[in-house]
Amino acid sequence: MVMHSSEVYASSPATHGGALAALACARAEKGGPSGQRIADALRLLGASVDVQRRLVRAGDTVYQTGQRFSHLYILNSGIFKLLSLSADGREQVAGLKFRGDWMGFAGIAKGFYACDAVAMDTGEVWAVRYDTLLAACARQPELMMLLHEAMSAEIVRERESMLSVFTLPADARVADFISYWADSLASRGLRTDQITLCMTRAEIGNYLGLTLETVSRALSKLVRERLISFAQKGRRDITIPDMGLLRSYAQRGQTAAGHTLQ
Amino acid sequence: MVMHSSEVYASSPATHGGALAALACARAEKGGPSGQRIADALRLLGASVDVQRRLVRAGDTVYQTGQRFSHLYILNSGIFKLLSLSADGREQVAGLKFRGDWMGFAGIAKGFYACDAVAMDTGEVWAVRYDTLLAACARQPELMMLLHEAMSAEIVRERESMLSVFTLPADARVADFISYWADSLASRGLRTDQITLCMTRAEIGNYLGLTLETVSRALSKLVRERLISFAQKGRRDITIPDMGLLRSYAQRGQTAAGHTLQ
DNA sequence: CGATAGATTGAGTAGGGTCAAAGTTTGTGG
DNA sequence: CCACAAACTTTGACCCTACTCAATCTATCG
Repeated sequence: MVMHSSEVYASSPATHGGALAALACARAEKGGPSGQRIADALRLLGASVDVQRRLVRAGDTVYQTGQRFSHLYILNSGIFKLLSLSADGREQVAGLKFRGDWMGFAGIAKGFYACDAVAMDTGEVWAVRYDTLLAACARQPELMMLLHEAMSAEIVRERESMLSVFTLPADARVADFISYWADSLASRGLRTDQITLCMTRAEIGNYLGLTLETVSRALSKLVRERLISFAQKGRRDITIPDMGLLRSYAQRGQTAAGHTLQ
Repeated sequence: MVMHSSEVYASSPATHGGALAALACARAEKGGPSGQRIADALRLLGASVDVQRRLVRAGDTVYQTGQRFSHLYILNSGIFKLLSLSADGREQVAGLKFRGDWMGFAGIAKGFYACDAVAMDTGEVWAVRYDTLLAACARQPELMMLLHEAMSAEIVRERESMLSVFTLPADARVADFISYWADSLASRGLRTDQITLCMTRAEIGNYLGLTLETVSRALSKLVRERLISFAQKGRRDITIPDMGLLRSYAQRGQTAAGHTLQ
């Protein structure tokens, strides 16, 4: 993933005027000290609206494609994948969700959910009625900002994936994926010394626009180059000796691949 | 004053979505009779908040990457491209915007604009201060829904591009791009018998994750297969004899290409 | 009317898809 | 607890699509 932290700091915090923008800027700083921001957001949400808490286990579905849109879902713990099912029955992993992420945004415009939200892990999801949420947002601007920020972040994230897909060769894309996963955990204050990709090679490939064989080969190559290593038993648990190295490998591809403008 | 609107939503029937969802659903119907919905949205916006209208010509920029986020922009007429500039100086066409579309959403989460918004045509843009808009949204739930719907639509659109990129071969991707352009015009009540792609081959390629040569070849092939034809002079104006044919060609690729989940 | 940006087309190449054959886990039932 | 099956993974060989490089052609604007 392309790091934007330098750009964040470039807009030096001291010189700003305007309370709103300052707040937005503060929010934009990813994670803060081990996901404090997410904890605050969840607290605000829980205090402002009526949430239905639900425990899920791997494989559970929170909503399905085509169902009437009614709720937004916020992930309190666990990891989810969003599967968009095209008309002809093919599946596409359209997104990954971690603690603090919202799910169901696409339903707002369409009136029905645009994908299946499937748990890949045990966890807890909070459901919020959208109409209730709107009402609460009208009363509480902070909540509205929270919501907008979450939607905006999803737009940003999707654009970043796009960029990664267009500019990186397969190896780098997989490296980028692993970095993204690790960053996602890190920014939520979770451990990253040993991460478990709870997805099959086929799912990873589907998410990255690659075949499962290519993902497998890319992983083998990353191991060979000592950028990652597998845990002794099984090939799902990954250790990253040096995040910096992995991240720079992921960005190296930009020059190698074409797709330049002009 | 705020209480009034919140009561409306709080009292919506608890069956399965209620009045709100019904409204959302009505909104979800694309375009309606020649862009009536967009006209309504613009009217509502103009009536609810203070907008700065600005005329633009091809090449004009309304905001730039890294600038402090402050306004959202709504396109009243003309066509825009969003250019995301990566750290190493490479450009990426991250999106296309038509009448009624919003620009600048990515800035909400980041605190600064994530791309350049560049006019590709003469047109008119409306600028709205984000903080003012938030205040207006709190007063007027309809406006808030409008905003949410626009953000949601952007998420949906981005996912669709992703799907297209992953599942379609180059020819189909270009066909899909032209269909998208035509649909975008049609849903806004604009003419589609002769459309002008105001982008170079390089830009189109960049937007689709292809090289300019591949785009050129794809266009030539589409002409050969009589799915499109160029205007006599120049190769920028395209005529589509049969939208249905073009669209089915665009989707044909799904079976040809791999990337299936297992 | 030249100059320059953009478009087309061809030839060659390579990255990643496809097909295929083992190998490894995981899970289930006896 | 073991054994077998099913699912997942790895690796190899081959091939095709789309990228690269390069030459030529076409528009547009001074």
